[in-house]
Amino acid sequence: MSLVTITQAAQVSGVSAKMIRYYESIGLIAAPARGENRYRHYDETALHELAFIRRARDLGFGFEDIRQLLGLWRDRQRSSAEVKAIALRHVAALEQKAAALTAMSQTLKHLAERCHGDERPDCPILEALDQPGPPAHAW
Amino acid sequence: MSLVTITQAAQVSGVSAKMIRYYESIGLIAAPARGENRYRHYDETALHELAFIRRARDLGFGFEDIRQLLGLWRDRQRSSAEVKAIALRHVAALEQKAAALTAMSQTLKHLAERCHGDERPDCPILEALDQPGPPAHAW
DNA sequence: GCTTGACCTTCCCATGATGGGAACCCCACA
DNA sequence: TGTGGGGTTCCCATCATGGGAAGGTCAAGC
Repeated sequence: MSLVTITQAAQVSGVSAKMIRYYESIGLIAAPARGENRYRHYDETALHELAFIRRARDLGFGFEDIRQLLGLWRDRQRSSAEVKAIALRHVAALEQKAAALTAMSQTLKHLAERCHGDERPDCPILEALDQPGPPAHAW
Repeated sequence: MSLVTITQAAQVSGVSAKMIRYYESIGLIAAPARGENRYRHYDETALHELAFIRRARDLGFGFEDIRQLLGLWRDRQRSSAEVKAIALRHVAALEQKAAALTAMSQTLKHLAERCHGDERPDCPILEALDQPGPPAHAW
């Protein structure tokens, strides 16, 4: 069981040292053992958890979800139903955000297409911002 | 020229009073005239600008973009090319963010489909978080 | 005139996730 | 023994927004 410093833990887990300390401060991970010099050192399990968190973050999970996923991950007796529920809830949230962004970009794209983009001041984009025009999906 | 208080300005513009003060503090809008009681009062032009900002925010523009758009909007001699450039840059940013979210939700959706979601502990979702699996687009 | 309630003011704090940097301590190596 | 590269804590910044406290002000009803 090799013990590593925070910078080494950061390198192997892909989580910055800054974030590792932060995760500890909000109780997402347990406080690791300290040396006599008060340096943190991390064991295999801790490194594993950090990598887990890293991948969950890459999938856009927030800390509350990650907290629950970590709990389920540690529990060998867990039911996969809970994991699936968290994942599907998150999928719905991601899809909603993506749809909102897409709607914005579509609206703006259509406006930009109708904008000459030359020396003339006329511009449907500014006109749309100017007047309380119809909702976005009307374009 | 009717002058209104901040709460009335909030109601007609759709921007909260809190945000109106904030926009003023960061110099996004000019400081309005004050009454003897130091109450802010807003004229037609100010209300118009607030509504403009509101709609720009609805399209996802950040404050720096809005600052520039407001400048172009006030300038009757502006060229539409600058407006279009800002808009298209923003469209690209929105599309990129939307694509990132969609990629996450796709990955997670596929994993969830392969998860029984019953009493059994086996779960591809946790397995994916557990091991440094292939990148998301491999699913 | 006085109370009451609704409004205004400024100031501080919080979010979520992350980075930057200061000030200070510690260790290994030449 | 100096130097460089760790480690530690603490504060501040982001982006846009909301909550709330403490205190001043106004208008309406009695």
